[in-house]
Amino acid sequence: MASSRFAVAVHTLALLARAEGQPLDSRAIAHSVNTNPVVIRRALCALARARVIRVRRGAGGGAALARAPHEITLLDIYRAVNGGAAFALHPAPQRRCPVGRSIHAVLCWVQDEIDAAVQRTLAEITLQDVVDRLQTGRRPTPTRGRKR
Amino acid sequence: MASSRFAVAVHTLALLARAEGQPLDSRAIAHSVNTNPVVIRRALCALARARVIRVRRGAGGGAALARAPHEITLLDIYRAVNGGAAFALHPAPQRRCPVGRSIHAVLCWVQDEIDAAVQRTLAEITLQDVVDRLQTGRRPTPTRGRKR
DNA sequence: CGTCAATGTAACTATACCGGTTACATTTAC
DNA sequence: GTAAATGTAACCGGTATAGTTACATTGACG
Repeated sequence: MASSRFAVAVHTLALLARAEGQPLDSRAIAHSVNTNPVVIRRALCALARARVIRVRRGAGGGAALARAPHEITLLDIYRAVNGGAAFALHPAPQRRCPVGRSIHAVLCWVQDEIDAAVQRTLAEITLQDVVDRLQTGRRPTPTRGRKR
Repeated sequence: MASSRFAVAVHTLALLARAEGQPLDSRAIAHSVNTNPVVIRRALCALARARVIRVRRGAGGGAALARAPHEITLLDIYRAVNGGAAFALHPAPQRRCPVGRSIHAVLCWVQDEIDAAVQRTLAEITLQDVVDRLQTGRRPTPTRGRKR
C-alpha cells in the first residue's frame, strides 16, 4: 500500500478512543480528519468487518470502539484496511531465462519477510499508546514492547 | 512505495551476480525481466548512484556488480531505488481539533518504526542469498542472519 | 578519426489507483 | 412517518508508474 487509508483509520480510532464509548458519526470524524464523510465511512466499514469497532446505523447512530484502546493493536488496524504488499512484483519475467523463471518465488519470500517484520512491529503498538502520545505530544512512559 | 522498481532491481542484480563480472547491457537484462531497456537503465542508474554496480557507457558497455554478491544487501538495493514510506500520511488534518493537531507526529513515529523494521529485515538478506535460492528453487543452507 | 554500440535522459502516452464527491437505498431512533 | 445516519455504487480528477520513442553523449575499436 501507499495510500493514506491506514493513517485515516488510526486518526479515526484515536478520536473514538477519546470519545470513551460515545458514538461519533462520520460527519464529525470527517471534520477532524478534514476529508469527506464517505471516505470515513469506507474506513469505518473495513474496521467494523474486522470487529475493531461497532457501528450503529440509522438516526443517532455512529461508531464506537468494540474493545478498550489497549486491546487494539496497530496490527489489527493494518490488517483491516490494508490490501497489498510493501512492493509489487514485476508482472511477467521471461520464463526461458533461468533467473526469470525462478525470481518470482524468491521475491515472494522477500515480501513475506518484510510483511512479517512490519506485522511484528505493529503488533506491539496499541491504540492506547497512540492516544498517550497524542495527549502529551511526547513519548510518555516507555512502552512495554519497544525495541532499539 | 508500491511500485515494482525494487523487484526489477533485485532481478537485475541477480542476473549480474550470475554473470560473474561479465558486463550485461540493458537490452539483455530487459529480455529476462521482460520489459523495456529504458526501464532497466532507469534502475541501473539508481543502482550506480548507490555504488552497488559499475556501469560502462559506450560500445561494449554494460553493468557489473561493484562488489561481491555477499557484500550487497537487499537494504542497499532498497535504499537505492526506494523513494517513499510504507504508508502515506493524510494531507491536512483539522488543526482546530486536538487529535487533528497532533496525530501527524504520532503517525510519523509509526512510519519510522515500520521503516526501521523493514530495513533491519532487508539488511540481513544478501544478494548471494537471493542467488542461492534462485538456483535450487528451495531455501539452501540456513542463512546466518535469519530469524523465526 | 570515424563508426557503431551503448548509456543517460527527456518527453509523451496509457493505465491504474486513490481521494473526493454526488446520489441513493437501507436502516433505525423517536 | 419522518429525520438522521450508514453502506455502497458511480463517477471525476489528480498522480504515479511502466512503457515507448527519440536523441545527445560517451566510449571502444578498427
